[in-house]
Order: sequence, then structure tokens, then C-alpha cells
Amino acid sequence: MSHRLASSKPAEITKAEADIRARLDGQSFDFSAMAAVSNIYRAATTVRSHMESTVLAEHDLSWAAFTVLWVLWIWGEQETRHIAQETGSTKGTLTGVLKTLEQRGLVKRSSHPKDGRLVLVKLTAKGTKVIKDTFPEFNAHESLATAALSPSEQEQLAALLRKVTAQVTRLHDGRH
Amino acid sequence: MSHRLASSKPAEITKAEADIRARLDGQSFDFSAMAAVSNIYRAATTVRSHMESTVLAEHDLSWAAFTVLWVLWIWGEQETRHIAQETGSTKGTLTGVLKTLEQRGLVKRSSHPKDGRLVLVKLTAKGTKVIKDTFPEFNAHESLATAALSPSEQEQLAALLRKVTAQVTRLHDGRH
DNA sequence: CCTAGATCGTTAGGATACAAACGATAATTG
DNA sequence: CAATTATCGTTTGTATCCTAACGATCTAGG
Repeated sequence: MSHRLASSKPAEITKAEADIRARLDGQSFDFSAMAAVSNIYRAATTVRSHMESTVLAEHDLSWAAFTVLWVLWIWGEQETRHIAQETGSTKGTLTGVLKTLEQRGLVKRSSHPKDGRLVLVKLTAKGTKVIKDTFPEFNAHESLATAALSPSEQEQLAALLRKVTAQVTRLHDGRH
Repeated sequence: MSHRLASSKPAEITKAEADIRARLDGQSFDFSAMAAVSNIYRAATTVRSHMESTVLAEHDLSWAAFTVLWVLWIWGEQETRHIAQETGSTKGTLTGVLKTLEQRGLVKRSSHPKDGRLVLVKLTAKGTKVIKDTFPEFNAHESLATAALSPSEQEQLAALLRKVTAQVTRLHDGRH
């Protein structure tokens, strides 16, 4: 028996909950919060590793590299700091990803004409072709991944997750 | 402007969708699937990094280490392969985590009496104390993280995510 | 001006995780 | 019983990502 808290079988979830309550021995705790958080994490790693081993591996792209190309494709030339915000990675990580992408000729870096600290990044023709070829395939796998949900459930899921992200961000920023 | 697709403001989401549809230029694609997947990933990294920098840092535990202690605490002595399944990490990763935990005196490894290939792992008294102290704090932060959702929404979220995980797992295993 | 502080991208170092190869042990098969 | 096959945990090599320190550049205040 495995993945007990992540199981989709109600009986196993109930069993897991009972095991946990027994161990906590009367202490109160928030089971639904725990179930929500642990399933967020598990779903994320499962989906990501699936995408990496299927679509992204075929096109020789890491998750981070794909995300960068996608952002540049949708919103055009961007400052590095904005790419970092959009993709949710740090500046340091981005430096490495951009270096790789530039070596492969998929993006082009240039310095900002007005502000010498900034670096602008844009897709090359080759990079545009790569993301144009990759995205439909990626999106098709996203469709498959969420195929067990109705469209309205998918939107509901996204809405719930946005609330969680916003709440945690608020907690984190609020401490400073 | 940042995190446009992850925004909790409907206007920004609509704007992002319009940008994407414009770029795709008539190609059909599954927007709700994309929104669901990208928000799963963003919520996961946000929550994880929050937990690591608050609760887990105080107790000097990594996310993986915490998960291992938790599994051992709830379900008692386990074979290594079962811990790997429960925590969703690979055997190789687990070897490293267990080595660290054993050096710190939080877990104890022993060989299976009947099957020499297997390794059994259990909490020490010290390890039990650590997880007993850490979990309530961790769970309190899980509560905070999901505080923007009602209890029923939290359960709904977990249920939707379980479906996604199960679906992707099915896709992945089904290919062999 | 010009100096002090802020901001940006890069770099360096460390932590984490995975896949593949390996040795040891069990199970299976003839 | 012998030999092949399978399974388990560990090791090794690689890739990824983060934090912190750093140099370069811009901005404000005197």
C-alpha cells in the first residue's frame, strides 16, 4: 500500500486520516489544510516530471527553459527581472538558463539603451520556431493531464490555487 | 506587471488570455488546462518555499527530511522502498536523506531479518521528539496557507488534485 | 558635481534530486 | 541444485536551483 494520503480511493483517505488522528492522540489539527497542501505538492511534481520526460525531453528543453521561451513568445522582449518574476525563478537561476538558451541561439541578450544595469532578452527566429513547435504539444499534454476534470472543474481548480498562492505570498511579504 | 497568469485579479487573467490567444493566432488550444497546470506548479513552489523558510528552517529540516520523519511517525518502521513510494522520491535521493537523518540520530536503519536486500528504517526517540515538535507548527502554517479557502473548498481542492495526479500517473504507467 | 545608497545581472558555493550502473541478495526455472 | 532473472539499496555523475557576495550602474541629497 502506498501514497495513502494521495489516494483517490475514499476508503484509503479515511484510513490515512484515522492513522494520523491516532498518532496525534487528541491534539487538534487541520486535516483538510494538510490534505490540500500535500496534494498540491504531489500533483505538481507528478505533472512536471511527466512533461519533462515526454514533451520537453523531445525538444531538449528544461522546464525553466520552456517557461522562459513561452514568456518571451507571448509578451515579447523583456527585461531579465520581469522574466524572473513571470517564471517564478531567481535572478541567479535565470542567468544560467539564459546563458544556455543564448548558446543554443534561441534567445538574444542586449543591454538596455537607457539603463546600463538592465538586460533585455528576446527570442531569435530559431527560438520562435522552437516555442511555436513545442507549445501545442505541451498544451496537448496539459489537456491530457487534466482530462479527468470537466472544463468548469479545471477553472475551479485554477481559481482555488490562485487563492492559495496569493494568500501565501501575502503571508510572506507581510512579514517584512 | 508580473505573474499575469497567476494573478488573482480576473481582469489580469482575461488580459493574459487575450495576449495568448493573439499570439496563437487562431490555433485552438486548451486554456483552462493550461491555467490549471501552471497554477498547480506555482502554488506548489510558493507553498514549499514558504514552509522551508519558516517552519523547517527553524528545525533545520529539509522538505524531504520532514516528509520522511512524518511517514515514519504515522506508520512506524518502514522498508526503504515504501518510504520512497510514500514520499514520492527516488531510491537514490532517499539514501542521502536517510544518511543525513541517521547521522543526526533521528532515524535508525537495520537490515530485514528475512530478506537481506531490504533495509528497515524507524524513528529514534530523538527523531520522534523532533517530528512531534515540528508537525503542529507545520500544520499551523498549512492552515494559514489555505486560510483563504473554506474547509469545503480545501477538500474540493484536494479532491481535484488527486484526480489530476491519478490521471497523469495513469498516462505515464500506461505507456509501458 | 559627488558621494551614499539602491538596484540590476553575474558569479560562487552548496543543497537537492534524478537516472543509470553496480553489488548483494532472493526467487525462479530447468 | 545450478544458473538465470529480478529486486533492493547504494554509489556515481549530472542537472537544476537557491542564497549570498560582488561589481557595475543609476538615483538622491548635500
